[in-house]
Amino acid sequence: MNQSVRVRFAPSPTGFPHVGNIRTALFNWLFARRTGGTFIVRIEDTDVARKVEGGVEAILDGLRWLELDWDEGPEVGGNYAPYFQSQRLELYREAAQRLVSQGDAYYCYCSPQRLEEMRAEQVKRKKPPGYDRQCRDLSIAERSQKETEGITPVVRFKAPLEGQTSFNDLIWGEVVVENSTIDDFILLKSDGYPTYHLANVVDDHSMAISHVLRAEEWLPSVPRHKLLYQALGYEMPQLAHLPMILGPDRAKLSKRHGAVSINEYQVQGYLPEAMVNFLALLGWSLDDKTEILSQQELVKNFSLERISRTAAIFNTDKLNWMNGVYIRSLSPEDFEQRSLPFLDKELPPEVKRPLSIDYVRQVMPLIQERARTLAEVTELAQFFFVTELDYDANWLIGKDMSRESATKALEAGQQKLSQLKVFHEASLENVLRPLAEELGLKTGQLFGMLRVAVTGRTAAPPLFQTMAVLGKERCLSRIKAALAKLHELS
RNA sequence: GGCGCAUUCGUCUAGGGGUUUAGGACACCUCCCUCUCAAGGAGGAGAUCACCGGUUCGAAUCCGGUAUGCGCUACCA
Repeated sequence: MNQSVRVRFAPSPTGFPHVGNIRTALFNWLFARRTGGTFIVRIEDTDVARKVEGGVEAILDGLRWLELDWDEGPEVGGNYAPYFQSQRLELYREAAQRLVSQGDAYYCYCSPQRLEEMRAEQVKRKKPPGYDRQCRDLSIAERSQKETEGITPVVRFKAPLEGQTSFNDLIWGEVVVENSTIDDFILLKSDGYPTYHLANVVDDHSMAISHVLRAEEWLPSVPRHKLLYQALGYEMPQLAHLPMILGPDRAKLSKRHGAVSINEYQVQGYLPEAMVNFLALLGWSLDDKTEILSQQELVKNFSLERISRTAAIFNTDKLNWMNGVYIRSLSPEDFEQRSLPFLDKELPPEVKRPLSIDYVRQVMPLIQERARTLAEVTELAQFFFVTELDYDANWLIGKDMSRESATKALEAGQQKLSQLKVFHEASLENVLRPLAEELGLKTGQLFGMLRVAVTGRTAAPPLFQTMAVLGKERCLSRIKAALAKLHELS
């Protein structure tokens, strides 16, 4: 009764882990950490045909990135090793064998072609597709006939023809299905590998899994699993099916929805802590107002009872907002550390490497509260590093101003700045503010022009701070370049 | 086609018979702050709780049906 919690994340390396997979991992991890249980990673690599090279690494990298550490599984081992299903084939074979000898399963010699034709015919006649059980009651003679033809059979489960199967899900409650809707599904494929259903049941039992937390799409196959547990004489773990995560078009997440692989979010500059927070709130909530929760707070408050039953749409806007919140909450040093690799990688090649740490350290505080992702840092900070600014010269002409007046204003600014001994925020403000008045310009007009001249953009961090970081020399040469641009404009 | 599940602002959600003129967040709009942007502050708009019936003194909340959506229906997981 009071047995310890053992949960598992059981991904299949048939692709790269998307946010849905990772959300499942997160909930398993949270539940394990909350209850003081064990979090296990098991690789379900039974689909030889669809296996993707590097898939396992991508999954483990994703978990590591989000700091979802596992107690048993690849790399760390454990008492129930191995944790790759491809290394446990003997277990499944034995189970299948046992079911056959018990009369709960049978060999099926039907060819894939026959099955396909049968299915096409069923669909055509609007009949529910499903195996027609042709091999269910083969005689010994018929079987040995097939064997001598050299056909490698699959093993199918002998599903009950009548009655009902019901089960209880921690999230969905009681679900009942008619056994007549369950067909004789395959347990062991002809290549000797098990299907998901068999491998899953055998492993969850042999690894003493107490709770199965997995995606909602598995809900319809629970009756099959329950039947299998019964036939094998195993106790079924507790079940909790998690609501799905959908794309903006309400369809299951797919490649069309932009970044789907969790690794992709990492390269786009999302913070792992923001990702964890965001994912946790997809299908789970603490209360009616709390949005920002640290990993510790999530662990402390996580509960199965508060998981919802409705599918959630992955809302990138909200993720961006949340990521911005986390970026702003970073210490300046931390922000700098995390930004550095992005700057190094994304800044144009003409920018000298290694980047000057001192300079980066001055720039970053101006960027921190404006970036929503680390990838945006480069974009926002680019003008600090680049030598040549590229912009539309018309931007240099302030609101309600002419080319001539703009030129005059810039020249006046150039003049004042060149005389400045100390080039810092306060001293800049002290000369530039009065200058606007002298020229009869609004501060917005003058500062706007200088901003474009010095940054090449109309929106940038506060002017004086920006100029101070840029330094006198760079500012003056940029103003000179701006005047030249203005001159060419005619 | 069959089976299963779901349905509260555009989105994530709170709420589980009276405390709700349905609360919060993102996005959107307005204003404030202000040299622009961002952040921040103050407001606004946005949901007859899918629909129809029923139970009840009273329903977003309970029950039934309908609609819609999604999932499953593979020698994929």
